[in-house]
Formats: sequence, C-alpha cells, structure tokens
Amino acid sequence: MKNKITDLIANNVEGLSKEDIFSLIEIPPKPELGDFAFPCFRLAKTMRKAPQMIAGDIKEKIGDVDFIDRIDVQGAYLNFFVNKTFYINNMVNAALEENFGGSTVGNGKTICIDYSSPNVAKNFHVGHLRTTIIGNALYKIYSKLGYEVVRINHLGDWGTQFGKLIVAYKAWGNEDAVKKDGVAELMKLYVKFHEEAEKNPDLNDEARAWFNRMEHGDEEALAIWQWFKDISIVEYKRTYDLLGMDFDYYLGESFYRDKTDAIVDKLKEAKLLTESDGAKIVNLDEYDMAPCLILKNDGSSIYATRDLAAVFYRKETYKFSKCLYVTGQEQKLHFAQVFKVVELLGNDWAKEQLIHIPYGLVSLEGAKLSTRSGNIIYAEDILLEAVAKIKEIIEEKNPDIEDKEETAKKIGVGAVIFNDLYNQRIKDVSFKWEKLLNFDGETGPYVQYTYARCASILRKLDGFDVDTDIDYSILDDGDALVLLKEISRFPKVVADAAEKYEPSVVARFAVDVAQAFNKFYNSNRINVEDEAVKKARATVVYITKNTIKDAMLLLGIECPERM
RNA sequence: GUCGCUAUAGCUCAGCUGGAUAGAGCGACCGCCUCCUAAGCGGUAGGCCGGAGGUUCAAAUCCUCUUAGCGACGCCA
Repeated sequence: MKNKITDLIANNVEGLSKEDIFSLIEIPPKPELGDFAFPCFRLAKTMRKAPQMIAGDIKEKIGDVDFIDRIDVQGAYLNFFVNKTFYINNMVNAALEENFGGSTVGNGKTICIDYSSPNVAKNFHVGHLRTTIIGNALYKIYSKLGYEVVRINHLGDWGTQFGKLIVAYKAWGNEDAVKKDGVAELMKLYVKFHEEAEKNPDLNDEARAWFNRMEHGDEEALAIWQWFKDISIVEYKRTYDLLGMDFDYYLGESFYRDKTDAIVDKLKEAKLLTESDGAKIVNLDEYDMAPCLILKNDGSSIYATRDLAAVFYRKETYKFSKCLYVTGQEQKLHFAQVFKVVELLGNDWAKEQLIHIPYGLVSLEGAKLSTRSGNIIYAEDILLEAVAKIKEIIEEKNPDIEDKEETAKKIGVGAVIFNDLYNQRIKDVSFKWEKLLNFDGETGPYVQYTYARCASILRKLDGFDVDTDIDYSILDDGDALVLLKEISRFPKVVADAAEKYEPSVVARFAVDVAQAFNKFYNSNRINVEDEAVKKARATVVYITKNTIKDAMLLLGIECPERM
C-alpha cells in the first residue's frame, strides 16, 4: 500500500527520490486524519513555496485515483484516505501468505551467535538468563529472515578461576559433597577461596600456578577440571530444557586452548605484540583504547587470546557474514579491543561483521548480584517459581483444562522470557519477584491469553474455512481496521528487530496486536447469524491468532490453545 | 581522571534515522460478565521529556556544555 502511494507521489513531484518519499510517508497519529500522510515541509525549500500550497498543488495533480477515496490537505500534510475495501483486502491477503513477517533476505548467509556462555562451576543466574533469552530470540528472528544461524554456547570453561577452584577443592573440599550438591558445592568452595585469599594473598599465586598446569596438560589438574565441567553442564541443560532452548555447539573456551599459540604467532609476525610488565600486549593507544592483553606474565593465555582464536575458527568453519556476541555491556571495551586486533591483523571485515550486542546489568532489588557474596537468584528457581504461581492461577480460573502441567509451563516460562525481552536490552534491570509474578497488562500471559481467546472463538465456529472470498467492506469499521493495520506491520517489525538486534521490538508488537484484538473482540461479536459477517470477522480472528503465535515464537515462547 | 551507557506520569517503560495534541502498562479511583475465556474492556486522575545553550520552518528526538545513577579502564570473564 505504502509503495503504491509512494509511486503516486513520485509521479507528481519533482526533486525527491522514491526512497526519500517512501521514508517520509508516515501513519497519522489519529486514524481520523487519514491512513497515510505525506509532509511537504521538505519540498518547501527547493520549490520556494509555502508547504501548504505545495500540498494543495500535489493534490490537484494527483486527481482521482481508483484506490484512494479522498485526499485531505491539513496544513503542510497531504492526508490519504485509502479505499478501505481495497486496503483491507490487501492486508488480509498479505497476512495469509506463507511466512508472513519473514523474508528471504538472509538466504545463503550465515550468522553466528555467541550467547548464554555461563561460567562453568558457577550457578546459572538471572544474568545468564538474559543473554540466553536474547540470543535465542535473535536466532529465531534471523532464521525467519532466511539466514542460516549457528548457535554457539561459548562456555566459560577455562581460566584462572579453575586454578582457584582446584586450590579450594584440595584444601577444603571433599568428593562426596561435590557429588551430592554439584555446582552449589563448587560455589561454596569458590566463595571460601576468596575469603581465604583476603587473608592470605599467596593463594592467588597458587591458583595461577594450577591454571598454568592446566594449560600445560597436567593430568591431575585436567581431571578435576573435567569433572567440574561435567557436573556443571548437566545442571545448565536442565535450565535450557525448561526454557525450550538449545544450541548447535557447546564450544567453550577450552576448545580454543590449542589454537591460541597460532594467534600469538600471527600477532608476532604482524609486529603487533609488545612486552609490558612481563606480559604480552597489543598496544591500542592509537585508537584511544586500553591495550589488549594477550599473554600474562607467566605466559598463560587470557580470555582475549581465546576470543581471538574463536573469531578465526568461526570465520573459517562457518564462513559467517556476521558474528554476534550477546554479553553484558560491561564487556564492551573487551570486545572493542578484540575486534580491533582482528582488524589490525589485516581483516577489514571485522569492522562490520563482528558485533557486540550488549545488555544492561541485572541487579537484585538494587544490590549487585555477586557470586562471591552469594547474593544471587538462580534462573531455574525463577522459572519454577513462575510456573508454580501460574498453576495456582489456573486452579483458580480454569481448573478443568487438560494438560495443566504443560500449560502452566508454557505460561510460566513464557512470562519470564517475555519479561526479559519486553524492554530494550540496554536497560538495566532491577529484579523484583513481585513484578515478575504479576501477569496483568503488558506481559507474556496477556498475549497468550489473547491467543487462547482467538483459539476458543475459532473452535466454536463450526465449519470455518479460510479463504479469501470475503466481503471486505464488512471490516471497514474502526476496530477491525485498526487491528489489521497493526498486524500488517509484522514484516517491518521483524526487519527492524533484526537490524537493531532488538527483540523488544517484536515483544512490543505482540502486545500491540493483542490490545487491538481485545478492543475488536469487545465491540464485535464474531459468532453471529449473518454468514458473511461471521466469515469476515472469523478471518480476522484467524489472522490474529497466527500472527500472535508467530511473533511469540520469535521470542521463544509457545502459546497454549487454552488457558 | 578518561571513556561508555542511562535519564520521559507515583512506579516500570514506549516513542529517539527531527514533523500534527508526548503514548502504554502497573498502582489509585469509577464503571462493564443472563452474551464467543473478566489473565479482559471502557473511563478519570497523573508530564517544564534531568538542566542550560545551540542548529532548524519544526527538537523528547540532532549538536555542545552540565547534573545524577550505573559500568569499564592489564595479568578475572
């Protein structure tokens, strides 16, 4: 529709390209003002005339067009009232198409997403939930646009923290306790290490020494490390299962440990490596950045080294057109450094292909989450708590539905996911149980409820079949039209979300559609005597249902048929 | 100290590639179920868009300065 209006204006105006016109066309703030509007301010300069006059002139020039009922000049705005039957027909047909909302722009291109990436031997908490949920949504969104997406869980399974853990385990741990309590016990040891290290700083050196032994293939060190890692992964998978999320590869940092030497060689060869305080660094002064540390003064690798190795491994293995890193914004500098080093090694593609996708900090009612202080909320607990609360609500509101467990899981988990995706990722989050467990208004359950409502309506219409033989003029009332306009934004919404790496755009859209539908539902009876009216309205319900379902799937949320 | 992010209604946030009267939800108050799911819908109250300059026909939106909160700034990731 917008394209047709663009053409119309383009044929009657000089001095603006089609692209310019297209981007200038807007939707008026109130439907009474029209369906589309074209502001003429921009033309005033080149044409040296008052914008109101210009609007009037364009209106004259356009004259009568079949798909336009009326054009109003309001100040400098040219307001188009589209022929409703034509417009509605257009929107309904678009919404009924296969893969509505998606496209094929990404066909033949691969995108790697590095996300979730918990630190082995540490608990999977609210913070990890964010990267997991955001990364998963980006995976779905890019897949919808035709991209091949490789989901990589870059486990934090290498580094000095394992040296610390080994020291702690040897000093204060015991095998049975670790077997029994898993990660929780490892956490205790980790916290204990930091307490003791305060008093006795030599422990830090001991820890570094153990990590150094790991780097050199020491069997004892590696056996303990592998054991801790196995325990951790089992626990993480429980949370991923609950979320209904998965990965193509679990390639932790340890995977790259035999690939870091090659990186160091490359850097040496490019004469980028310099020595500083016994460590090897890449100086980035020229780019107003702190130096990138490559090797510690004891010669062992550091996360930047392994991240560099990972970039080259992925480029070679997956031939990505983009590689996304979903992590907290506190790692911004780190990624800027790593990306710059890749570029300095003669890889110009790093500039537009390596992208850090930061998200805001999660705090616990204002206090900082910290593994060491034990001030932490586990992702699994959040999910289970939400599911339990939903179960209570189901017992209260709709105790007769089948598969209560499954439904409660979809809604509870969906509520948590939706909550994490509804706001822009960059916003800091203050975790509050009270807010998380409120399911009224702009929430996942609200959208799912709307979906279940659609499903319920369609179940009650016997013999409803979708086809496009509809009297579209029936839908020319305020609520149906507003709803259809909302739905027709879907393709642009998905494209925008992808461009901005911002799933919240999709979440907001889902709520907008639900709100528009509920308004429509409250003022239009669908199951009526008049067959033509019934069919037209039922088609709108059908479209709404599918669109909500697809939008929610992009977020990683399933919608139950009843709730 | 340097750099970055954030600042819009009591609270949580949309809107930010400049455009018509700044929008939602929560909370508060008032209404709506003999009628397709009330986890819903309608209404009322609530704003100096952190502050000051500037650019522009037009600024919540762009630029500069400034204030506050948070974060990063070498041997953790």
